[in-house]
Amino acid sequence: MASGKESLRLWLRLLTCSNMVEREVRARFRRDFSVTLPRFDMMAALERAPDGLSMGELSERLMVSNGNVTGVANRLVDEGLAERWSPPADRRSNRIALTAHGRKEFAALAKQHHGWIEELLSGISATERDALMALLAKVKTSLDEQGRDAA
Amino acid sequence: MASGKESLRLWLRLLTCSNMVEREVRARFRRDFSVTLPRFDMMAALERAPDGLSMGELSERLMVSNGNVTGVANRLVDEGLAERWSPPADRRSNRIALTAHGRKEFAALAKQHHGWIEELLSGISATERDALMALLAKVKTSLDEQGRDAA
DNA sequence: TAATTTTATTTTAAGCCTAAAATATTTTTC
DNA sequence: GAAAAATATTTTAGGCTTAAAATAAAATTA
Repeated sequence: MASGKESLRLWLRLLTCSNMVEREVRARFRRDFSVTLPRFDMMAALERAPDGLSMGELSERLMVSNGNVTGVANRLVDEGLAERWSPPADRRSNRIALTAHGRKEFAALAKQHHGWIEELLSGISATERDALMALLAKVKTSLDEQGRDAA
Repeated sequence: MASGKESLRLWLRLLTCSNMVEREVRARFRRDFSVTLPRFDMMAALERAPDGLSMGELSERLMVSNGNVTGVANRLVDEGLAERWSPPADRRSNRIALTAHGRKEFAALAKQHHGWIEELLSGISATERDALMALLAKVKTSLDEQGRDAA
């Protein structure tokens, strides 16, 4: 299934689209809320886990390194958006959860974020959107399979 | 053209695909060549400009900040992959170009990169690839238009 | 139970990235 | 031509990211 330069062009186009949206979202989060995308992503992961998560679980869900979550989590805690504690049953572990303030803040962030994405993708019809979803699902499945084989 | 949560799901899927490929490419560049993606991207921009580029032109083409190109360019120069000089006609300016060694190195990098992308996207048929290209072109056009309107 | 190994996390060193301030040079204006 | 404005770039301060080393606690083994 060799394809000359076509695969490369597809990849560059996919990357460009992704980068354009991500860049805009980052800029708007900074401009309107003084918040970063990594912090928003971590809050989103915590929002879905009312009892909190361990650092390792966070690292896995966000698909970033252990050292990375330490730093981002520290800033969330410093800002009063999350709280961290060490469970007595296993003092190696370190769990973190959103505070009430963090949940409230996240709700506002998520609402805006949703609106921005709808706005940025508003030029795409429902039919096109569904077709794109299906094709990207195939891409993802294919990448997942390759990753599994390599492991 | 409001679309509930569908736009958000499309965006998350697009982001996931893009991140998966980018992550893999970064890892392979590091593993096989000890090179970073930003350096590869800068070399690619320089390869297309045999007479070199100013720092400002590089910043524009790579779509990154001025301060950013200063750092990445420094490392390319330190490694002997590029050379930088200040044209006497305008001593504010600072031009940079690949060295012979840099061009040779880039050719090897680009060849591998091309192969990796074909491999990673090999699960997608030519038909699917073309459909994806067309849809992503629409997304890009739409984003470009919005960006132009905002400016 | 004492020594070893494993597990969970943080720290460190290095690189990438941005916005804003600083620097240097050229161009414009008066 | 001197002052002011514009242009090109670097520096700075702060945050994100990783891999690898270090730390601490729990589990296993002998």
